[in-house]
Amino acid sequence: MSSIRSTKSTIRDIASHAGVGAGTVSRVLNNHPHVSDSTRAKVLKAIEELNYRPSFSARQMRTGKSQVIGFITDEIASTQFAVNIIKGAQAVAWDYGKLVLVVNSDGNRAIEYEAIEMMLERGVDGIIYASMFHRQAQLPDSIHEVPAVLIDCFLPDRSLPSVVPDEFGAAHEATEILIRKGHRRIGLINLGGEAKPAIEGRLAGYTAAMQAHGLYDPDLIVHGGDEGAGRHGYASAMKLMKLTERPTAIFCAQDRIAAQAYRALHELGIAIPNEVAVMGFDNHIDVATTLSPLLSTMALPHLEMGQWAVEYLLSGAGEPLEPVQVKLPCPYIERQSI
Amino acid sequence: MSSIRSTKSTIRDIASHAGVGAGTVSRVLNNHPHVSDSTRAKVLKAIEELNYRPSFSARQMRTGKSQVIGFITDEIASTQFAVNIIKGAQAVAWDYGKLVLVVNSDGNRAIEYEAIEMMLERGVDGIIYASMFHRQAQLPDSIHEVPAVLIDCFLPDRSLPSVVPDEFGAAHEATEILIRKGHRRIGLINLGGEAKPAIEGRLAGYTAAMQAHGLYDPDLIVHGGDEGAGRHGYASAMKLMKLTERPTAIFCAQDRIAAQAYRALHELGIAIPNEVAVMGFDNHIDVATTLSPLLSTMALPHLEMGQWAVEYLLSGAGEPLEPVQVKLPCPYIERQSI
DNA sequence: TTGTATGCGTTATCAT
DNA sequence: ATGATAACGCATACAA
Repeated sequence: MSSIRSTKSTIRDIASHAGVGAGTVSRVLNNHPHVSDSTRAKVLKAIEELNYRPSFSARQMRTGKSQVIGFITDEIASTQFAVNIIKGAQAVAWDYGKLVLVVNSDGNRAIEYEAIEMMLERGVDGIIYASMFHRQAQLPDSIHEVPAVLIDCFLPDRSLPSVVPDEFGAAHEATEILIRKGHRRIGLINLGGEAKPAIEGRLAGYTAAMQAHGLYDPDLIVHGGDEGAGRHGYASAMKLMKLTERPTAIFCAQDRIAAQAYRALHELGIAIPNEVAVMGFDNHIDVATTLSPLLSTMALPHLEMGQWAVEYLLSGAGEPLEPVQVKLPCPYIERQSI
Repeated sequence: MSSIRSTKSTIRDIASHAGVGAGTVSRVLNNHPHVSDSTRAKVLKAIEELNYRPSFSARQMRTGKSQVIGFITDEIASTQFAVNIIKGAQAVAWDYGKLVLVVNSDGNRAIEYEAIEMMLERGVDGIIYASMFHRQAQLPDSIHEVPAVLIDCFLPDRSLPSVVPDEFGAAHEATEILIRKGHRRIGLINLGGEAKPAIEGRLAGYTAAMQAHGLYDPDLIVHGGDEGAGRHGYASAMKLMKLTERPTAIFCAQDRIAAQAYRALHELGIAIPNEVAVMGFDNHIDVATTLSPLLSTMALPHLEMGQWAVEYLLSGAGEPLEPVQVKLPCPYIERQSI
């Protein structure tokens, strides 16, 4: 439709077009209080006519703020359901009028360090570092040159604010839910691998609940192997079912473990949830809603952690961020397996 | 360890520190040919000592290039396995020394338009728009102000280059594979919903292969419903199995459909793959590798599309991009269900 | 209320 | 080979 407006107009072009000074244009652009309605209208009209678009790089040079935040993650792909962290972070940033620079490191520390360097060069207003599973992180000193928040991980010296799932509370609640349903013999198939805080937190939460009700029995606990993807779930469930006093409920510390447990129970001809109830953990949507019966599980608050991180990052109005360590609750998702 | 270097040094600071002119520093920074080794060394040393870090916003003001590319996607979450598109795009951008600005629109067109506007304000070097399923897209005119590439979708007027999966070829090959295994009666459970190109392409590929071998029979085709998530797979498989001349293989146009078909076959006591082979589509990793037996399927080239898009975007050395329409092959992933 | 001038950190042009 | 200087587009301090 329109002609050749190659989007090249500057603040001065619209100034002369509107017959005002450059400063005035800047003022209306930034909604300054002291500018008459008539001139504001003229300027707005000129902006419209010349198809003006402000240059954020120029603006950044003056103000020092880029309106961009950096987001670094270690393994965006391995636990794909965790993209909700990014989604939550980006959505909140958007509400603040900011855009998000995303880099996936694939767990390569050199890339993470360089990513931080590149973001600093771009003058990001803040950086968020997200791990895809709860663990301790290691970051370069330069991270402290800008406001930063950690998701699903923490620094050895706790010098940065972080938000993680409340593993203990979630496991405790999951166990309580099962107990409330009348179960006395509740097995736990824990996860393996390097997610220490998750492994220990979930075990502790389960243990505390069981002990509080005088139900604790170490035979009911199966520790995870390192095969990954919950592949030990099958053998673990089999083992649990061979107990003389076999459990009437199994708490799987991961939905993928639950999927394998389902398979074992199925082969044994044991009905879920009538003979044995199964509780998952993660709310790994592709797994939980593909299983039959649908899996009841504790949801990891991915979206919420992403939101919290950006919210906290941006709330700090430039002040140095208090290095709080926040634990977010994991809601129980009731479906059909309990 | 070091003192109070608050990372504030500019090109001039290091110039005076090294006892040279500002221009010289810029030259070594950009690897210009005509600079003596001795001065280069001095400058490098000063850079090191003052912990200098270039300002990309200042650089962008001069050069006009931001070294950033924008990535807009409609539904990052609904088909979460498609994050590989982002992963592939970001990885290639990284290799080019560029960072990626990501915004998820949740399918909201207003957000998409505004995102493009914001990216233009930030002077991105290019924009990639990715749909999470193969369809026609609608974008504002302003998208043409910068190099742009489409993923998994296309514009009505084909004015932008795009990369999509070769739906026809993939379905054709999937069917051929089944035929080669000796199957004559091959059922197709197609998908429902609004992914027109995928629905039609897969149907056409299947049909072409069946006809080429004189195996075509419309009774073998079940069209998908709109329940989503492949939930019609169960009923469709049941229907197929009730045929007088029932199929010995089922081609499911989506892994989630296959998951439901598994359930149906299971209930019917039909063994996979011995009595009925099952071919999936998507290589939806959480589904395909959770099922038992593991699902053989056609993989959507998500990662490759992301890579291709950025590669093509950046290859154009500033020249306007030729609006080619590329179809990428979908590799067959052999597992246990065939 | 509004116009003018200055400087943010670079790169590029022009001397030398 | 290298140093001085202008200009990129904007926000702000200062003047009017």
